[in-house]
Amino acid sequence: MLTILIPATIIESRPAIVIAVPTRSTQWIDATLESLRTKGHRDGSARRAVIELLGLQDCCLTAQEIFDMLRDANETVGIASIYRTLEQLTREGFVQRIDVGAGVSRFEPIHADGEHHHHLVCEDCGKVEAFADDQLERALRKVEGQTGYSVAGHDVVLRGACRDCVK
Amino acid sequence: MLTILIPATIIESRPAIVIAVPTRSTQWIDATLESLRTKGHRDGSARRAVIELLGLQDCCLTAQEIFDMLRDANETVGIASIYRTLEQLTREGFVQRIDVGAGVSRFEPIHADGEHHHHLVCEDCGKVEAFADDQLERALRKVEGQTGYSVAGHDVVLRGACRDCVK
DNA sequence: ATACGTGCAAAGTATTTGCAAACGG
DNA sequence: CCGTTTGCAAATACTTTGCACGTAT
Repeated sequence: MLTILIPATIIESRPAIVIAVPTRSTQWIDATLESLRTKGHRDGSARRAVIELLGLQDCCLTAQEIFDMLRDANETVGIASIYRTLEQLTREGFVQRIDVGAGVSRFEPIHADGEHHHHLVCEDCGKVEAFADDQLERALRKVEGQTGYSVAGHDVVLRGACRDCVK
Repeated sequence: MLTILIPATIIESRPAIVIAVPTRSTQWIDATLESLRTKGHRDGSARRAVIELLGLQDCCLTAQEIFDMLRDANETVGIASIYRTLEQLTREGFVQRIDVGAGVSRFEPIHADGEHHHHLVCEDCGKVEAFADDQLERALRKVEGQTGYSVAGHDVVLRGACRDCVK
């Protein structure tokens, strides 16, 4: 069964309009902060702000979008700190880097419950949506076992025209 | 049935070492040159060189790799012309732009026979290989029909450690 | 002859890095 | 206090663009 997971995130050319619908609990935020503390990292304001914002998203954000959203929330953070935080969280396995093209990286939390989705990109308006499908996951897992690689993860991007842009 | 399509292309940090194994015919090259001519485009040396190189590849190349390979073949072409050619070929549907991460675009010919593959990326050594799998394609087509999007294409990237790097 | 294609250099983005100051533990 | 984290600015990497010149038709 296919599930369209979120209402959509517009990623069109700056200034980015981001419609984020926070339906997530703070589970990932708490677990991530706690885990970093345990590993001996200090609790700085920039990283905390990024983690707390990211944990409420249902789909991927760019560094610039995070910068803008934090600024709008009067929580200004240097863009370098955002990149450094995202790099660290990716390296330590809390965040996944997503590449849907256009030369910008996007980032989203990796949730402990194993919930896993892929992306649908409208080439016309730049909208990005998430979807999940069990049969696709099974086909991927099967292929992964046959490659000879030790596969750490996978990304699927469907490109096309969204419902609105088809018209 | 899973098919590993090519022996591998090393895309590690510059200077790029590229092992390209030309097993393709010149069918795509000829069709592309002919089609551009028909559309009224002139036959310049830079674009021809890029098309003739790209048509012999079995997997994706970056603009820089194309630049280096042409230079090595004593057929130096300005990097701007390479980017312009790739942009044009992508826009006109002869080439697909591929994004396996690391902030660089890769490009490969779209063959008329509909042959279609995806990519396997070693996060350790940067190697990129192509693979194809019918069951995966079927699962993708099925999902695509359920999204509400008019899906123009899809990309699948499997990330992990290759046979050599697992050791 | 004319306008398309090309190469160079400059400009534009996205991202990373050096460094001094701020700050958490 | 000491060392991590942060912010700024500079550096870097990739890609695009402006412009003068060459060249295919």
